[in-house]
Amino acid sequence: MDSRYNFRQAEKKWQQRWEQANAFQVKEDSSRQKFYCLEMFPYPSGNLHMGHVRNYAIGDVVARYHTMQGLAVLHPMGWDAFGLPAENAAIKHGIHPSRWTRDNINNMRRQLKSMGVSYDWSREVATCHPGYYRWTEWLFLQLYHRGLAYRKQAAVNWCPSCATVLANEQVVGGRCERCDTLVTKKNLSQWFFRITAYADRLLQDLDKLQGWPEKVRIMQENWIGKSTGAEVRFQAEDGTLLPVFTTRPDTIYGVTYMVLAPEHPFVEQLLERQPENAALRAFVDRVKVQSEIDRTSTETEKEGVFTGAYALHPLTGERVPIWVANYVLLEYGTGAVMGVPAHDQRDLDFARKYRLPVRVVIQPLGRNLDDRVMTEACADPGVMVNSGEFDGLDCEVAKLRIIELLARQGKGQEQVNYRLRDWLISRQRYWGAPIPIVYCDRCGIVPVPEADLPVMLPLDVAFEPTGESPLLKSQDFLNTNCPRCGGPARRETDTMDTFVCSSWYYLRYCSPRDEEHAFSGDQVGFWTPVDQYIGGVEHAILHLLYSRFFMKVLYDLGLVPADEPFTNLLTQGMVLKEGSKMSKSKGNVVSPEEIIEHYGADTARLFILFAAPPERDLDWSDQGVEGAYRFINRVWRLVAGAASEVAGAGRIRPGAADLSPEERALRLATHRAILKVTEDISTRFNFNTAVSAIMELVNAIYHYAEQVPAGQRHRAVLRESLVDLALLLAPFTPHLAEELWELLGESGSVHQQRWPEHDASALVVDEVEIVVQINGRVRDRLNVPAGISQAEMEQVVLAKQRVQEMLQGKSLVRAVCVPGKLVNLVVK
RNA sequence: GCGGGAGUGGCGGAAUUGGCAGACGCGCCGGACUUAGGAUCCGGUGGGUUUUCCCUUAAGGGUUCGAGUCCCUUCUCCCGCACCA
Repeated sequence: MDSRYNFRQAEKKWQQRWEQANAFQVKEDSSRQKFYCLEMFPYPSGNLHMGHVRNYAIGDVVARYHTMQGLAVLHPMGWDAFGLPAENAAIKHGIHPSRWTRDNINNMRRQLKSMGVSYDWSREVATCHPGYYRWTEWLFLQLYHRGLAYRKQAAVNWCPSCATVLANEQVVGGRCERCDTLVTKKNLSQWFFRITAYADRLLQDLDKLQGWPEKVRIMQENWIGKSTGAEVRFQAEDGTLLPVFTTRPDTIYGVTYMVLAPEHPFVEQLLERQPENAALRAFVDRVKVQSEIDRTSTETEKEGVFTGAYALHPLTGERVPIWVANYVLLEYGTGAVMGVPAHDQRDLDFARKYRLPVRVVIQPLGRNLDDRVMTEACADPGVMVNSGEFDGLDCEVAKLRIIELLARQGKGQEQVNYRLRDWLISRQRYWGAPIPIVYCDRCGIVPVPEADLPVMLPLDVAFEPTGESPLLKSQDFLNTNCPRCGGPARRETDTMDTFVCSSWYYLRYCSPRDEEHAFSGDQVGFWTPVDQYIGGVEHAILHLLYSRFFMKVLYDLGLVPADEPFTNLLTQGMVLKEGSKMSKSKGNVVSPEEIIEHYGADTARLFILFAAPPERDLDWSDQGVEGAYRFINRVWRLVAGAASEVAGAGRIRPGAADLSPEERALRLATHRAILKVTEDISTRFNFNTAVSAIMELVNAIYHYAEQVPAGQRHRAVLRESLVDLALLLAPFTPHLAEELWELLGESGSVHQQRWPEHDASALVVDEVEIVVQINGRVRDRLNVPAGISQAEMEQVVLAKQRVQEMLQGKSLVRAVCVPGKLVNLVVK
C-alpha cells in the first residue's frame, strides 16, 4: 500500500464519478425542505483567482452540508459574461468578444470542476447567451411598460483615452480604472431605470434582512440617503421660481444668501441676459471643467461668485443675494440651497470668505451664540430667535409650524429627498444585452414586441474605439421597421449595463432552459428566495441593491413569491499575500491552478477555510498550505492504516456501556467533534474552528491508537470514529472524504449519507476538573463528580488540604460556585 | 469629518452567555524511527522570575467574587462614504 495519498488520482476519479452520476442535479421536491445556496457568479476573465476559490469553497461547504442534512439543495453556477474586457480583447487582439468569452468560460469551468465544487452544471447560464439575454430584454420591456424605464439626457462618465463611456463602478477616485485617465462628463441621451421610485421600500425592507451583515445594511442605508425636510420656493426678483431643499426649515429666518449650482438653468439665463458679466462666466466655465473629485472633495475650498441677482425671502420678503458656488451640486435636491451660515458649517465657511452676513436664529440651551465672532456653525437644537412669530418656540416645533405656514402660502411643503439617483443603464458598447427599443420618425420611441425578442446582437461588427457603439456601424442591425407603423426605423444601439443581467440571474437558475418564460412560476416559487448568498463585500451596494430593486419590481408584477432576493448574506473577506491585495503589478499573485496541481483541490480548500473566519481578510501562506496538505495525508494514513482492522466491525449502539476509559475518551472526542462541526457550519459560519475540531478528532484517534495496542482495540468504537471523521470531512475535503468512505468499505457516495448526529450519552462524563480560585486567582484544580451541587462543590474544595493550607489565617467571606467549572473563594 | 470593523504569543487564529487566556495550525526546540530525513510518529513551546510566585489580550481608568468579553477615556490600523443642503 502507498504510504501517501495520491490526491491527483483520487480527485480525478471522484470528479468523474460525480459527473457521470449527475450527483448534484436537483429537482423541485415538495417532500423535502428546500435550500438555495448561491455564490456570486464570476466574470469570465479567463482564470479563477484565489478570491473565487474562497468564495466557492465556502459555498460548497454550505451546500454539501445542507444536502447531507437531507435538504433539497439548489447550488448552481453561471457566468456574468457581458462586459468591457471582452470588447477590449477584440480591439487589441482581434478576437471576437463571443469567442474570447466562450474560451474563458470553458477554461474557468474546467478550473471550477477541478476544485470539486458540487454544482448542478445542468443549470449553467451565461448572460451573453441569446437564450438568457432574450429575457434580460424582456425584463427591460416589463420595466418600460410600468414606466420604470425611461430615456433622458444626462451627463455620464467619459474616459477620453479609452474613448468610451464608463460605468460608475469603473471610475475609481475619479479616474478610469484601466488607464488611470481623469474621467470627464459627457452629455448623452440615456436610458434609466427608475430605482428612486423604490427608494423608500428599499430602505424600509432593510429591516427584513436580519440575515445580512449590519455593515452592508448600513452601507445601503447611507447610499439611499433619505433626508426629510422641506422644499421652499424662493423667487428671483424677475419672478423666476428658485426652489431649494432643506432639512432645516426652522432656520429659514437665518437665510442671508442663496447659492445655485453652476449648472443651474437660472445661471444660464442670467448669463444670456447679462453677457457683460465676465466674472460670472469665467467662474462657471472654470467650475464646470473641474473634475468630479476636485469638485466634491471636502478638501476643496469653497468658491463662489455673486450673480448680481437677488431673490426674495419667502417669509420676510427680504432681498437675498444669489450666488453661484462650487459646493452646490445640480444633481442633489433642486441644485439650489438657501445659505444659513449660523447653522451650517459649509455656509459659514462661505459667508466668512465672502463677508456675507451671519444671523443666529436658534439659540441652543445654555449657550449664547454671537454671529459676529462665531467660527463654528451650530446645528444643535434650541430655541427660536430672530424668527418673527416663531420666536421662543422649540426649533422642532417651529420646523412643523414653518412648513405649515409655507404650505398655506403656497411657498413650500414637507419633502423627502434621496441621495439615490436613477440607475443609468445605457452603455455605448457592443458586448452587452441590446436595449429592445426602436426609434421611428413617425411613432417616436417604440418598444420591440415581446414576440420579436431577442433583439440579436450581430456578430459581424467592427470594434474600433471610436466612442460610439459599434452597433451604429452595423447597417443590418441599425435599420429596421417600426413595429407599430411598419415604416423605416432605427434600433437603439446602446446596450445594457451588465448589472442589469446580474440582477436576475438567481431567478433564471430555477428554470434555466425555459423557452417560454424568463422563469417559471412553479420552479421560482419553490426555490426563491436564495437562502444563503455568498460573495465579496465589494458588491455591497451596486449588485445587491439592483437585485433587490429587480426583485421588488418582479414581486409587484406578481412574477416572484418574495420581495427580497437573498435571505442570508455572507460577505467574505479578501485573499491577500503579505498583507496586500494580490495583483499582477505587485507580482504577488498565487495561481489557484498551480496550487491545485501541486497540492490538490482539497488542500487548497482546506487551507482557505482553516486560515481565517470567512468574513475576515485572509493572508495567503505557503507554509499554511503545507500544513493543510500534511493534515490531509495524516488523515488518509490514519484511515488507510486502520481500515482492515475495523473492516466488518459492527456499529456501536448509542449509549453503549462497559467501555474502557480510552474508548470512552475516543467516543467523547468523536461526538464532541460532531456537535462542534455541526454548530460551526450551520449557525456560526466559522469554518476555521470546524476544521480545528476535526483536527482534534484526528489527534484523539491517533492518541487512542497509540494508547491501545492493535488487537486490543475496540473495533466498533474505532470504526465509528473513522466513519464519522469521513462524514465530517465531506463538506470540506470532498474527494478525500469519498476516498476514506471507500477505504472503510462503505457503499455509495459519502455525500449521499446523512450528516452524523451526536450521541448525547457519549458526551456524559462522570468526573469534571474544576478550578479553585482564591480571590479570583487560580490556585488549584481538582476532579469532582459531574453534576454535584454547589454546596457539595464548596464542601469538596474546602476539604482539600492544599486549600486549607492556603486559607490559613484568612477568613472566608463567601464562595462563588459555577457548576462544572470553578469555585471562587473570597477571603480576607 | 461621518459611519463600520479590528487591535490577543514569533505568525494565522481560538476563547459561542462575564467563569481555567492562547484551542487548532504554522514556525521553532527536543526525542523516536532511519543508511538518510526537508517524510512520519511522540513530546515541549506567551513572558518573567528570587518558581508552592508574579506579569500578560493596543494604553489608561471603572463595574464585578471574577473582565479578552461590560462601561468610560485615549491611541493605532483597515474598510466604506465623503461639500447630500
